[in-house]
Amino acid sequence: MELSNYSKIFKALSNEQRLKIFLMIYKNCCSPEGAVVGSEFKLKDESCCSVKGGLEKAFTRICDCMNLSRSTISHHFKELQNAGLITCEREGQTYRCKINQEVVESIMDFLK
Amino acid sequence: MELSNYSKIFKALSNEQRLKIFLMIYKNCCSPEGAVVGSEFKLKDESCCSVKGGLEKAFTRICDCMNLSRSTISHHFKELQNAGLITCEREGQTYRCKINQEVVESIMDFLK
DNA sequence: TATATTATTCTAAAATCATGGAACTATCGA
DNA sequence: TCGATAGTTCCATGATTTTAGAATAATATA
Repeated sequence: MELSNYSKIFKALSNEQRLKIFLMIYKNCCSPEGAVVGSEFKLKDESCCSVKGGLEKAFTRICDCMNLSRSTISHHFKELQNAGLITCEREGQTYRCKINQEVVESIMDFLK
Repeated sequence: MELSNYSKIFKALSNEQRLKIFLMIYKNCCSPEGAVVGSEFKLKDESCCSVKGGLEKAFTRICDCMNLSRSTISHHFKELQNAGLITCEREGQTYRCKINQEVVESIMDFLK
């Protein structure tokens, strides 16, 4: 993988709001305050969490959790997709997001 | 560690030029083209590589390798320091840069 | 000590980014 | 079918970032 791909991935994670969104998908939950994050992700509001595999009505939930407009959330999702970190597909009103685990792992390898 | 710290670290690595500088220190070498990077970092110009522990006349070398002004290189170094990724100290004309391995590892833990 | 070299800081300009509103498309459900 | 809901795209704007030149400070060496 080219160096520019790595910087693109880091850029996708460099914005705090976007990182929060990424974690919602990665850890399958979200925290309104985006407080302390570890392998055990502490929830503030379980209602905006989804089950493994997809975020149902993702945007509305995320808009509720974070103070961002739909349009902004959409931009952030696109950025994460462009970096290859996630893959999204819409199935009616269900928005399925998946982590591209290989990409996450390539970052870890890169830093090893 | 706070979420904002992680995004700060990712931001430091999000710029391709800065990532290249980081790798010069991390892998203790540099590549003018910043080509393919892996655990085995291939050199284009060994002359601008340093020995383990410090980069002697770092800026001049890096300016030669990359097409950036001194002032820009300086800014990038500062950014990497601010993110906590590296520690630099000047010792006369020798500029010692060290990686903060714990910080690099905290990123890997974060992504685990 | 004077001069050359090295790195930092100030300032400014161009480029990129984050964000939201409005208009738009797609889908659900009454 | 019609209204409500979900997400996207276009467009504009304020904020941040990247970059370099000039001035400055620190250091080495002749």
